[in-house]
Amino acid sequence: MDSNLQTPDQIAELLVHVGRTARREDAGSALTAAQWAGLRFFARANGSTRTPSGFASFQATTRGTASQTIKSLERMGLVTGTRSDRDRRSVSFDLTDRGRETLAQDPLRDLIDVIDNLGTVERDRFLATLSQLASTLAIRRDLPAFGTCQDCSHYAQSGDTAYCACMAAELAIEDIPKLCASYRPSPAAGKPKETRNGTA
Amino acid sequence: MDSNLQTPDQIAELLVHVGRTARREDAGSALTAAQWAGLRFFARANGSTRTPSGFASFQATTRGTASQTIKSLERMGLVTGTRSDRDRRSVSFDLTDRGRETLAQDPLRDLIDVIDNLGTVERDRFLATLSQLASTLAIRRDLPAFGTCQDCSHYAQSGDTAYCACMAAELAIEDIPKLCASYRPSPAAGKPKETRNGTA
DNA sequence: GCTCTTTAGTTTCGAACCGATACTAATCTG
DNA sequence: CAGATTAGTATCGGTTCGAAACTAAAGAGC
Repeated sequence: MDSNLQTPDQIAELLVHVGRTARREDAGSALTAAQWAGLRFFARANGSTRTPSGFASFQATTRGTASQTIKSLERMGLVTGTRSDRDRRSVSFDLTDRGRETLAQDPLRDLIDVIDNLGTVERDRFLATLSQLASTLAIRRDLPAFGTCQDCSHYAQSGDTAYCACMAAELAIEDIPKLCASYRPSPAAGKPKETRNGTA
Repeated sequence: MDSNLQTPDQIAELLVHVGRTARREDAGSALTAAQWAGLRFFARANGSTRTPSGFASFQATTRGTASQTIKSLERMGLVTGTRSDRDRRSVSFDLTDRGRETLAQDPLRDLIDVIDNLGTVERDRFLATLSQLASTLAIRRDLPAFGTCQDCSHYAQSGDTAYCACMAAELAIEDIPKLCASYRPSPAAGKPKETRNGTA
C-alpha cells in the first residue's frame, strides 16, 4: 500500500527507461538515433503525414532539426522526397529499397522481438493501455496525438472504401493502419466492444 | 490479421515515442533530460547502486558521460557524493534537500498523473508486462536488469529483517522497494501469488 | 611480500544533435 | 492584388554524448 503510492512513478520511469534502452545501440550501428527514428517514421506514417513538419511534431522537435535529419537520410539514399501536387510547398518522403533494407536492421528489432513473444491477449491489452497513455499525454501537452487511421474518429468504413472525414477524401487502403498527425481518438478506442455507428 | 503482423512494431515505436514525449519539455525547464534522469535515479536506487557506474548502465550510456551529468548536478547542489568505506574507489550519491524539492517538479509528472488515472487493475497489468519487457530486453542486450529488491530472487525475508543473497548482507528497510543493478527476476515476478519461502 | 589484471571514477576531445533565427516560396484571406 | 500564414530550408552556436586515455583502488596469483 505504501508501495502503491509510488507505483505510477515506477511505471513512468520504467517506461522511459525501456524506451531509452531500446533506442540505444546506435553506437556501432550505421545510423544515429535521430536517423533511425526518421526511417521508422517515414515507413509507418501515411501519405499526408510523412512530411518534414509531420516528422518534426512526431519527434517533438523543430522543423529545422527535422529537415537536417531528413537531408542526411536523403544523402544516404534511404529516402526520396516528392512534392505534392495539391500543395506545391509540401514534400512527402518515401523509403527507397535501400531504406527498407536498412530498416530491417533497426536496433529496435530487439524490443520488437521481445514484444512479439508476449501472448496475444497480453499484447493487445498492453497496446490499448499504451495508446491511451499516448493520447492523453499528447492532449495534455497540446501536441498531435499520432494514432492510426483505423482507430481514428475521422475514419469511416463504407462498403469497400474507407473515408477520412479530416481529409474529406477517400483513404488509400495502405494508409489505413498507418500513423496520422490529425488523429483523434475515437470514443471507444482500444475496447473491443461492439461498434456504435453513431451520427457519422 | 495482416495488421497483426505489424502490431509488435507499432507497440515498440509507440513505446519509444511515449518515452520521448514524456522526457521532453526540458526546454524551459530548469534541468536537461539527462539531469532529470540522474535526479530520478539517485532518488530511487539503493545504496550500492546509486553510483556513477550504476547510473551509467541504467541510462545505457558510458561512465564518462554519466560522470559529467553527475558533476553538473553536484555543482547545482542537488546531490552530494560520499566515498564508500568498504571500497574507497566507489562513490555513492544522495539527493540534497534542494534535490528533493527540485524532483517534485519533474516534467515526468505529466506522465505520472496520466498513469495515476488508470484503473488499478489495468495499471498493475501494464506494470507487469512492462517489467517483463524490461528484464527480457536487458538480458538480450547483456545489460543489468534493474528491478526492485522486493521482486528479486536474491531477496529473502526472515522475520523482521530482510536479507540480500547477492550482497551477502542484511538489507536496509528503505532499500527494499528501491532499484538495484544486481536485480535478478524471481521466477514468479509480477504474479501476485502466495510467497514461496523456499530454501534461502 | 610483489606484480598483473580488473574495476570505479574522471578528464579531454571531436562529432552529433538540436533550438533559434532568418530566409524563400506557395497558399490563403479579404 | 496586398498581407498573413504555412511548408520547408539554411546557418549558427551551445550542449550533449561517446570514445579513448588516464588515475587510483581492489583483487589474483605466485
